[in-house]
Amino acid sequence: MSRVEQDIRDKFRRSGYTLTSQRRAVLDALRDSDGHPSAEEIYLAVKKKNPRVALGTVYQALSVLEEIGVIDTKHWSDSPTRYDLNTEPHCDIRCVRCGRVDEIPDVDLGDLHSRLQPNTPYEITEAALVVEGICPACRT
Amino acid sequence: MSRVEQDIRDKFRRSGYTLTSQRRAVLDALRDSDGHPSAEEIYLAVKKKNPRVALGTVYQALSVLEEIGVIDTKHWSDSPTRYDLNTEPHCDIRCVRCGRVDEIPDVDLGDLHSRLQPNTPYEITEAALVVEGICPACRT
DNA sequence: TGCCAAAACAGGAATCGTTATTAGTTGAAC
DNA sequence: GTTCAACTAATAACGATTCCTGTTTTGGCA
Ligand SMILES: [Mn+2]
Ligand SMILES: [Mn+2]
Ligand SMILES: [Zn+2]
Ligand SMILES: [Zn+2]
Repeated sequence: MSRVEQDIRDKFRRSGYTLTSQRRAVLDALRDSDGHPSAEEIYLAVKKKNPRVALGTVYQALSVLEEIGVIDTKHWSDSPTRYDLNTEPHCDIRCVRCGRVDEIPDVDLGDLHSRLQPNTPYEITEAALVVEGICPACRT
Repeated sequence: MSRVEQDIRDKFRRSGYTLTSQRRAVLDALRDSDGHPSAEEIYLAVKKKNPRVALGTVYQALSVLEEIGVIDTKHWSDSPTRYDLNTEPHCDIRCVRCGRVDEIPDVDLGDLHSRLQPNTPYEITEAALVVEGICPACRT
């Protein structure tokens, strides 16, 4: 059993949630995708193996996986939520033409959170970069 | 007539759109709000003066105002789109408890766009900061 | 192994923010 | 004043997500 796999099992055990076949299938679909699928895309992939799964189950599985820290969610306007197995802090860019999402490597903006905190009386809980552009394939 | 007012008229004239009473009312509602209302909030404010306006008209007005550069839109997950009369590049933070939005002053991250561009083959079109936290009033 | 309660699921209805449709109104240009 | 494109009101439709209900599966335990 791989290290990540053991890590996932640990997170499930600690959380009290059970690693059901549906939740495993969602994880597998994420792993087999090219990185940042939507719930609908995951649903379609999962249905190929098990046609009885419901879309609502995929959403519920994703929310559990996020809660226990196995996956991250990313949001762009004009796009359904994307899910990411890479839970390290990193920056993703979305193509406004085809919807493809890729990571932008080597982005170091320091710790956004701590750089913004001195300038606001709010207690910052989240600070993220949302980046859009046109991917190489869509540049004509 | 104030400088901003003249500026708005210029933008309408140049665009070919007409500055109708409904669009003016949407602008007034934005100006009278405390900064970052949703379409629904703007709609409610506009309806007080003119009960016949439709929500769709508010959305259409806002989309025209954004297109000609009079207002900006900001997006957070778990919140309807917020509209902002301040079209200067700046950072806004949203309270996850009450939904209030305020600006974070003196944020200088350099030009995000040009700092990210060297690290991706995408042609970047948008780069924004999305920040959430708990406002002073909601800190118990 | 068989039973039970709790958790998870499938299917479908409901919700929310937003956009599209359509018929009617307005108002600037002639 | 007439005309015609732009605009509006009302309402239907939409996509993403959540909620609900009855059924199935699961893990704990006799
Ligand atoms: Mn990523
Ligand atoms: Mn602002
Ligand atoms: Zn593309
Ligand atoms: Zn608050």
